[in-house]
Amino acid sequence: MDRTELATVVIDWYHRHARDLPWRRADASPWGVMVSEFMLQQTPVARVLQPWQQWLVRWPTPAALAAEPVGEAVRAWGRLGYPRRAQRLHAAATVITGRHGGRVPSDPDELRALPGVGDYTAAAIASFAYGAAEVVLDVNVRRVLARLDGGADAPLGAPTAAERRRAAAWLPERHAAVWSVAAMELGAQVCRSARPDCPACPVATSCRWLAAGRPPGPARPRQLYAGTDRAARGHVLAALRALPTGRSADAATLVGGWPDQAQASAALQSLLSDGLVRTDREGYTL
DNA sequence: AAGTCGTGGAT
DNA sequence: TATCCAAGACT
Repeated sequence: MDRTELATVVIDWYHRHARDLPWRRADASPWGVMVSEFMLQQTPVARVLQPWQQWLVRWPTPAALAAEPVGEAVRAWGRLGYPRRAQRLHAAATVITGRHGGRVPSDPDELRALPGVGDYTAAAIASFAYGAAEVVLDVNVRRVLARLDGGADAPLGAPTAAERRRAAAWLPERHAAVWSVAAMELGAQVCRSARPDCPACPVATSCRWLAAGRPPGPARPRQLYAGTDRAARGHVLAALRALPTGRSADAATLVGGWPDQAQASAALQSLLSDGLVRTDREGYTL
């Protein structure tokens, strides 16, 4: 089978096995798609479902979000992680409201210019919200193509030009946007990073990686978390989120309960300089 | 271009 | 229990 036929097989598989995710439904707005893409950056689908629903009830449009202080966005972000994504989503909503008439752009370059929107997210919004034929290269698509076409497990680091060319070559003439979600879904459900379910894969007989005996890829450098600055920031942020809206706390309260006081204080200062935390007369607040 | 930036479920 | 890692972006 050539690439076009394989893409068709994957698309057909997708139509039978796709999860019913709310941001994929026909009634999802471009803004809803955009919010989902921000929330899904490095965060699993299962943890995004509920916050996404609540977010869109509260802020159904970019203008609605832009009308509130960024601290409310950070608070509503809850425990999704990487709270700067909330900050950037708020900033992007502000730009959309001020310079795009309140409508999420469909042009990838305009999307890419928004805060928090990189190559992947720009392509994903253009593709999933507007049906554009863009190369959507997320970790799932990279893994599927690396295995199926490259015969190797997913590479580390940023996508190379060659990898991007390969992905572009796989983009079918028709139904390009569906191919992209389908490849992502295959990577998420079947062609998983850990214990891939090759018997369930619709293109297993064409997979170079499977034929090669599923050789292991490069080991990622392990990222530890406990005791790191990020963990300290997480502690401070959690304390801030626990505050009622509009209330503040002093540094001692926020830093309390963390074993390394100097580290926690530094974390608070870094959050301040990042704009994720601010001060008022009472103390620190979101 | 390697480091940094959260969080928690699964294994 | 420790490790992995999930629809990345930014510097």
